[in-house]
Amino acid sequence: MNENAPKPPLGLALRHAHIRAARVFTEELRSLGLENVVAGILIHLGHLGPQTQRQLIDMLNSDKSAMVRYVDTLEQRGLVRREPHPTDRRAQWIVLTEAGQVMLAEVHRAADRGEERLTTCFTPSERELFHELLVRFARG
Amino acid sequence: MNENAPKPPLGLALRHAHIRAARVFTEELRSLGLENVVAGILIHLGHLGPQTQRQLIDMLNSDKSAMVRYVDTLEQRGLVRREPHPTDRRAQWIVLTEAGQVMLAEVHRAADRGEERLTTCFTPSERELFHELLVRFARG
DNA sequence: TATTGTTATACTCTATAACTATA
DNA sequence: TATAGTTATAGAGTATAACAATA
Repeated sequence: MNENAPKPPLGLALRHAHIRAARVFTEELRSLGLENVVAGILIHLGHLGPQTQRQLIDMLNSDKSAMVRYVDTLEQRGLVRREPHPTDRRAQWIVLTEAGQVMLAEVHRAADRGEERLTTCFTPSERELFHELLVRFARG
Repeated sequence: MNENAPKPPLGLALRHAHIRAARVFTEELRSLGLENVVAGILIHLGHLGPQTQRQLIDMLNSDKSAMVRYVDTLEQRGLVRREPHPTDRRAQWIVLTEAGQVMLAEVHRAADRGEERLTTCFTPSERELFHELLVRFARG
């Protein structure tokens, strides 16, 4: 029909971009035995310090029942601890263990390798710009 | 731990961006009764003309069994026809019907409304730039 | 021998609701 | 009355393998 091939719409491009990136990060994280989202939790805990599960849910666009399972797997592997929350006795205070901090450093290296592989199509300044625009878009 | 809040890593930002956009497009497409991926198939058929299911699978990062169901629903709603492929008798030639072309126009309007809502955080030139970088990133 | 499409199956993810203990 | 977390369950989405027809 159309002889000129137009740019894919924003939504489809985002879908492709996310799928491609998720595959690359899955590969990079495989040797650590971590799922992408679980690795994301470690990164958030590293950035923000101890969080409640509710805070992690908001941060990762997840939901309550999924978060319970994610934290379970992290706790079983000794990477986080559930501690009583200092002011809210309903809440769990999710804290990185020493092993978790060691693992977090590995996760950051894996994420860096992944970003490197994913952004060979960009110049360094384009890469920086893309990242900045993407963060703004994600926040809305 | 860290007092300065660093930019979320690329992968997490992509996850957020995709989830946010998918929600907006789902809302915009609701009145048409179409899922996001199914609407994406219509868009591709409009851009590229009749395609085999295999081509649609590659285009949408889907898989064979899912594509059968997607095309089933499109065919049941009278938006596409399965025709014999002109040169490959194994393949199905997926063709937009007249009703499908009418619906496609609606889909494009819905997508435009969605993009409008999603990119209020950008200036027009930033929006254009983001779209272009995103397409390049998605292609790798 | 490989590929297109179909079907069936299993597995994962997500969404939802009920429940407790706290606020 | 509302919220944090847990648990159970159902639904959607995805992945896999077997199959028939054709390349």
